[in-house]
Amino acid sequence: MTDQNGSQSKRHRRVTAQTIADLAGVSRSAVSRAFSPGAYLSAEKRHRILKIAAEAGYQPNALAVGLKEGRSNLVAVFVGSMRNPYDAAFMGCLARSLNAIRKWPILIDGTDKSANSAVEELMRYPLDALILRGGSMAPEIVEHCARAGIPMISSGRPVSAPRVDNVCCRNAEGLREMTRLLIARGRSRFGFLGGPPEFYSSAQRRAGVLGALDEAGLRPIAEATGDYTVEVGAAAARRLLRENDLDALVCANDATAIGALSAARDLSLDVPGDVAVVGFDDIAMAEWPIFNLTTVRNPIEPAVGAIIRLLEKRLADPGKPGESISIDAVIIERGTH
Amino acid sequence: MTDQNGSQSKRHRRVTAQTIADLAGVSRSAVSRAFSPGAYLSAEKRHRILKIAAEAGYQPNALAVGLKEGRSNLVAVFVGSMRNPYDAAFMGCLARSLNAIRKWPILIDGTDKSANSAVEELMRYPLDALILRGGSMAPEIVEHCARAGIPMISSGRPVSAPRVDNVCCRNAEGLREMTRLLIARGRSRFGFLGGPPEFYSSAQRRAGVLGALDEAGLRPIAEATGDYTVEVGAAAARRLLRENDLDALVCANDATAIGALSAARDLSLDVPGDVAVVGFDDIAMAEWPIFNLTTVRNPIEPAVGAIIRLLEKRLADPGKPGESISIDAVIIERGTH
DNA sequence: TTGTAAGCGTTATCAA
DNA sequence: TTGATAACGCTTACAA
Repeated sequence: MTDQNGSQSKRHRRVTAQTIADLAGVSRSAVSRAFSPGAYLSAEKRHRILKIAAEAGYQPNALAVGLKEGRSNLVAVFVGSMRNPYDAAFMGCLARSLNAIRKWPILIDGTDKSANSAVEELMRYPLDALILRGGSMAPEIVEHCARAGIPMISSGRPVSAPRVDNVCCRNAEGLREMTRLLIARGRSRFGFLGGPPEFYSSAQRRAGVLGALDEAGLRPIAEATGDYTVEVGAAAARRLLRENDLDALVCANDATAIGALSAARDLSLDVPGDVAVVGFDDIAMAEWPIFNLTTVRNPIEPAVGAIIRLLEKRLADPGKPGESISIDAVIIERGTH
Repeated sequence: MTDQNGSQSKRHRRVTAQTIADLAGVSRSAVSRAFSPGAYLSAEKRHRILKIAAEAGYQPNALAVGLKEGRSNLVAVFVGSMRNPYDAAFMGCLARSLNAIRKWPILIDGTDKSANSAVEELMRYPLDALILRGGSMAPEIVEHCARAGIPMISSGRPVSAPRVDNVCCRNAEGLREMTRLLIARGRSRFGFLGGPPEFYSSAQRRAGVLGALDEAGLRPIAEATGDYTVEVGAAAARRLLRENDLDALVCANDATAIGALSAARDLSLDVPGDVAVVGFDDIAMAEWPIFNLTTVRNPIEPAVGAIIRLLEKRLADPGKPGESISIDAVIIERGTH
């Protein structure tokens, strides 16, 4: 007790392997070996060293280890916007999975433009990887990563560059199947409410809808674009529903669809009686009774699982060619169709 | 062009200060000085070095710098749960602010129990700080941080330990004022729907409600606890509203209040006609027309601003005593009271 | 099985 | 103004 106070009052001297070595009367390398599972070291000595280390609160300095090994165990994650519920949920799952394999996710929120320069700056660390989750990342950064030898894994929008891995949901298939379902249920006057046209996911999803309509000899009556938020989705849906006699409104994501639901309510349109409304993603809110939204699930766990697997493979063999993994979307039938 | 291909095909040699020094025909120290604003170096030489460095894509290795300076520029952020919309929004804002000052937020999602061991492991890095945002962090970790000399900043739940900084919303005052407002508007039969009782924020908010009621010579008719989620909030509210004749239901957070709103709807109770429902936090959803929730804002930007300021002060003077900053809550009157 | 020593990429100190 | 050199804390040949 007094001992503790004594050492605390003393100028804070950093505890290193040498400190432990002195305490245990062994060499610095013995301490290092005690912490590397495979290394030669008598069981008795290892035990003693580990005990002393634990008492002193010693752990090998990750910066020094990283410098030595040329690997930081740091993973940059560029996420479109944490204001987007899907991205936020995705990030949560990804963080938990990375934490579990002792890789450390550094979060770059792509909301404002400065995010790109932040990534650039972050590349001073020998990152284990850069993971892209939506958002718009400047193309030159991809090149910088390649030059710096930083592996890149993109999710949600395929990046075609050598040795870049991709994980992507089958967007078109998902919404094509959903549209077929709506057609089979007798819907024929379709509207499509997309996200920003430059977003890969929005374009893909639109293609799915148009494809299914085309198969049935149909065309959308009306289309509009939003920005994947509830507010803008509501405004766009209001216009779409007022100016057109739709019996189905397909939205490019759930937030937009939830906006559309309020628009329908405002216009005293019955959902699904007068018009069906469907979304994409299956965010947590979609399941709330008040929305009970029929949607296409963009499954987070499989996507994150694929990212983790790709990361581990890439770390094991940095030179291997890029891989692409597709994740199946899942139709979730609830009450709005 | 061919040059680029040539160097690319070659075994990837890491670009270091030495590489640039050789290219520029100067010493390694000159390169280092070129990157340190204050250092002595002829303008001409600095310019040349910087140009060559840019062409070669060189940036000083952050691991080496960190090892040298004993500072990593890494900040661990322990966040209760990314499934919680408030925590997710908070994290987004915090990440953007840290990115801006070139500190790198490592996200630890406290959802599962392993989060504590992850933090322990992460302390191998000489972290600039550990920021706590909600969730339950094992008490011994606080002590380990102190031992390792890692500054700690807690937000949302005060940690009283030497040299720990705190940022906290005036929870009690916020809900006390809100309750007074409801009383002034003629409400008298109050229910309180809390979060997990062991959560500091829930206890504080409850105290505020009880305080205001007491001032008016009132007591709550019924109380229940939830877990800060919509689902559990809805279930608890349903019971509360069915079994008691309440004219005001004060909820400890917005998610719970939104659950309460659906419960009221299910029971054909008019809000605010039959019963007022209010929340706490002012998450983005609270403003949606479909909810239009009267609530108490737990302002994110001021809290994050305070955290950043405290971090910078702490880094400048690691030994200074801990500071506590309180953030004023703000009554947001919408349509449910 | 153990210890010594070299090197990972920087920056700061000290001479020149 | 510049360049050599010594840390920073670790791991790993290499030698004993």
